[in-house]
Amino acid sequence: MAIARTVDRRLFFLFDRAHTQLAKTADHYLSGSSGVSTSQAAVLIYLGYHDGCRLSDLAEGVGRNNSAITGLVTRMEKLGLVTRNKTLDGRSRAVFLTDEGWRLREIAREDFRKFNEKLTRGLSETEVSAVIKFLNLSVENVETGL
Amino acid sequence: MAIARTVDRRLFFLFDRAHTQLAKTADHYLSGSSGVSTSQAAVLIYLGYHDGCRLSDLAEGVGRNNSAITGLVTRMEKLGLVTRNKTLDGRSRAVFLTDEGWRLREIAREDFRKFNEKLTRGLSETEVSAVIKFLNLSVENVETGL
DNA sequence: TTATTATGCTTCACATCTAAAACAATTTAT
DNA sequence: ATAAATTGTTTTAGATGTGAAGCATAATAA
Repeated sequence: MAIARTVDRRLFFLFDRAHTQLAKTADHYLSGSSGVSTSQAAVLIYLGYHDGCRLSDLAEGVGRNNSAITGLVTRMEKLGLVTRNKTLDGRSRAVFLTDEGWRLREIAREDFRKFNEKLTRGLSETEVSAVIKFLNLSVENVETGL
Repeated sequence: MAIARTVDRRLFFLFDRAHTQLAKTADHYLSGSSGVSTSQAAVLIYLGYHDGCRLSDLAEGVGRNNSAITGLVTRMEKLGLVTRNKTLDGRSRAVFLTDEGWRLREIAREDFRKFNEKLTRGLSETEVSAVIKFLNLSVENVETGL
């Protein structure tokens, strides 16, 4: 009981610190091969499944603000990884992967395959399931307001 | 097997998206009371246990770069939450909480107590343990190089 | 003692994120 | 049909993070 409370009080910080370290390492991991950042890799991978989707859908898919996506896509456009095109609805824009985008996506995917494998080392399948449950559940807890 | 692989491939993204959402919500949660950010709250809480520590120790404690701490502490100094003082070793500086820093720390701690409680809703103690194990283990996996 | 190396912090350049306001285009309401 | 509301994106202002380079101080070596 007392232990649980101590742990509860630190859970978010534990989570936050782990995220900082993992994100940093993932970036280094990617920079040696595809050269894109983890944020950009997330866009590449999402677009692979939803090529030509609207910017808002992309934002939703990678879990970022629209304004974050505006900047991210602009930088990726400059790098020649994606293009931004018109849609039937004059308000929205569709994003497509370029050939180079598709190419780097494959590399990034392979990187993440290895990275995620290492991430779960020393954990049983049951424990990994608990982690995944937590990640999904906590987002829901948050989305339904506090 | 196939399921585990699919899950593995997405684990980091799941983790990253959850972090974005939780950090955003935690910030809103704090802004209504203490008014500090989660990064600043982490500093307040750490300093409560290590008041007068060096900037590097603070960086280590909250899991950030020295240069990130320089900026963070500078902003917090302007807000009157901490002070930066000289030490015996002319290279380093010690950070102390001000009275206002101590005051906001108490508020932030209470916020996080509630926040962390909600975070684990719907999870058994065993599952929470698995999450904590994962958070600690993944950082270790990362620290020992990939 | 003086030169070299190591340590601690800051600065710089830049990526990434947020919230809020501005804009533009489409829908809905009157 | 025109006004009002909604929707999708971008802009703006600013916090936060990284890595690399710079600077000052301390410790070590010659």
